Amino acid sequence: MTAMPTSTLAIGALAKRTGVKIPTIRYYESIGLLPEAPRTGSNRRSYDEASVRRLRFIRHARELGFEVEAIRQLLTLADDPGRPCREADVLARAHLAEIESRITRLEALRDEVRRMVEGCAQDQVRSCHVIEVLADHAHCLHDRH
Amino acid sequence: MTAMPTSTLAIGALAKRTGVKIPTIRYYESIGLLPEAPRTGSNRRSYDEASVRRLRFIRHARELGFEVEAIRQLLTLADDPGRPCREADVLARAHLAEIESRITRLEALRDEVRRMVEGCAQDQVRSCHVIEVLADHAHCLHDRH
DNA sequence: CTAAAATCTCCAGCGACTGGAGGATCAAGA
DNA sequence: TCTTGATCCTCCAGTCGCTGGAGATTTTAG
Repeated sequence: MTAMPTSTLAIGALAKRTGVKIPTIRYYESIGLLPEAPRTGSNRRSYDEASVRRLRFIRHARELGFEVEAIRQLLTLADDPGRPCREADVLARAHLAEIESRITRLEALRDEVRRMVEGCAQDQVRSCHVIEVLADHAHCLHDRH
Repeated sequence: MTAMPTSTLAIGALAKRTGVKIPTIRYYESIGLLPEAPRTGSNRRSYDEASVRRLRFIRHARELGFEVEAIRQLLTLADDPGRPCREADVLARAHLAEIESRITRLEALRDEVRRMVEGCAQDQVRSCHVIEVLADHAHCLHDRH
């Protein structure tokens, strides 16, 4: 005698549809990133398509490296579509800069490790530049650190 | 009557020179990433230039997202420059693969975030692509997520 | 009807720090 | 010389973003 409004999802189904683990979904609810899910008569959480979208939003943002606090802000914005989006833009741009910086630094490191691996064919690690790259500030392309 | 060998650094000085916070330095020592620092008569840790290099190494590797375990391996490599090629080669190649994978993933993320930012009309959230991209899976260029 | 699967809550732990409490020690100025 | 403030010590608890186990219940498939 379960009331089935349209089609509700159990937490496991939501997990499968979004790729977010069950404990993580509960965790998101506990920190208020997801609203408290309505419960069935036997106290199980039930979700709908809106939940899927919201959770995908969160997952996607996490994959993009956004911190939970940033996501919270983004969600607030998303929940209020009449608001100016400058805030979201600033958030995203800051993140973009960080990603680009990481790529550049990783590319420098990759080149050095590559050189090491190639040099390693006959030589020994003593010709390794990796340690220098990591240890020596001067090797950095950026001045943020 | 403190014995001053050449020039030793107190933990605070090391922190300033490397940009690593004092508690973090102690933490690194506690997990064995840094060797136990020699102590002065009054039980204070003292460091030298080698410590500076090692700690900078760790810091840079961490900034690039390497886990402590990976750094531990890289340090082992660095500590043993005469090490036979084969061993070092395997280690280095594994790290190279990891770096390359990381670059690829970051580039994908960069493209997405870039498209979000560029699509943002600076107007209202209803026309803001940041929200859309994050909310809607279909906006992704890549299928990994 | 029963056994397996899914769910619930609570709680503990992870990695990698971060910071506070409470106490010792050092460096410099009056 | 004294004293004040900065720095250091250890220990321990908290942070973030999960992750998984224990033990109890409930649903579902055969």
